[in-house]
Amino acid sequence: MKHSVIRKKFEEHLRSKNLKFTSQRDRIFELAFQTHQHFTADTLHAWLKKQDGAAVSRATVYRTLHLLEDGGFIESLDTGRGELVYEHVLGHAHHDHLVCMSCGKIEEFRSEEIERLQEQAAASRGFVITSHTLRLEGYCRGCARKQDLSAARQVS
Amino acid sequence: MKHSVIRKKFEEHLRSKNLKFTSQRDRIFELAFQTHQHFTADTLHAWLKKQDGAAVSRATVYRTLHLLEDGGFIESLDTGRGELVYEHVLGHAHHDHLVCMSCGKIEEFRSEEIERLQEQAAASRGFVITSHTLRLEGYCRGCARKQDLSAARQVS
DNA sequence: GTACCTGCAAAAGCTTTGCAAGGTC
DNA sequence: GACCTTGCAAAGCTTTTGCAGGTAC
Repeated sequence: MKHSVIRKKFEEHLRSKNLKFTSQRDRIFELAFQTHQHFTADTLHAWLKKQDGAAVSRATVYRTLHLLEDGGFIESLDTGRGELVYEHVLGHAHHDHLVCMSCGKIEEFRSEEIERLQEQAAASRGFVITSHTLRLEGYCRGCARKQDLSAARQVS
Repeated sequence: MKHSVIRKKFEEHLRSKNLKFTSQRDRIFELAFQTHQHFTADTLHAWLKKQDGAAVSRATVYRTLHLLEDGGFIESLDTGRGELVYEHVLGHAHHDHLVCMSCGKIEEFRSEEIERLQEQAAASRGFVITSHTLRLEGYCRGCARKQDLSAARQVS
């Protein structure tokens, strides 16, 4: 999905809920969709502060992130390292995460087969899935090499 | 694994780290392993308070939960409903979770096939997995029926 | 007797909220 | 002009920490 289309959706979303299109919301939306990284509320707040001087208050950052999450524009992810990070999702296929416990890097992956098995496991219990989180924790290629985790690889 | 064996392991663990076996740690350990439910730090603190009067301070509850988690006796799980819950794991096979977003019920399941595919996905990226979290969110059989989510089932 | 522990209360993080001033439509 | 938003500061929550007295071994 093109950025302009997503942006239009955001404006529509606001209008449909009688919410105003403010400069703060605009800037937060743009940052969230420009970055290719996962970010925390605090990181985003810092980015805004660095942008040509005018900071946006923390309260507004939190409020807008909730707004974007409720609207399905972004999703939050608990990394397991004590951080809650966000990522934009509109225009991106669903994916799962590999979190490096050493350097914090987050890689994304997707397996149709896993998705299918999840659905199957849930269905057999009468469970209706609305969403899911699959997070693999460990060490990325670089960090694993540095720490010589070849032994760990065999065990895991 | 029998309770007495697990308990012995706990005592050994304490000894091996030069930690003392105190009545507070004993009570927290026993509660954590007696319950079949998932519990929060606060819930556990409340249970302790109800037990014949003598409360254990919150600080000690938190400290002991960390101790048990570090020792691999319990694991924490973010439910996605804004709660951090614990469950005892020693003597239990690894499993994943189905969390009902309506009633909060947590069901457990395990799929060898999913485990294998996860390992495969990670390995192909040079990633060494140390642990993982798979959480399916949605509605349990009972809640789905109440809310007539048959439509949602077709969509998901 | 020597660590280690506990409880208390204060502190620390992170997030939310009430309110008055300001902006959007 | 009506209503929604923002920023600020205060409040809320959960979790952590410093310290002095208490306890296991």
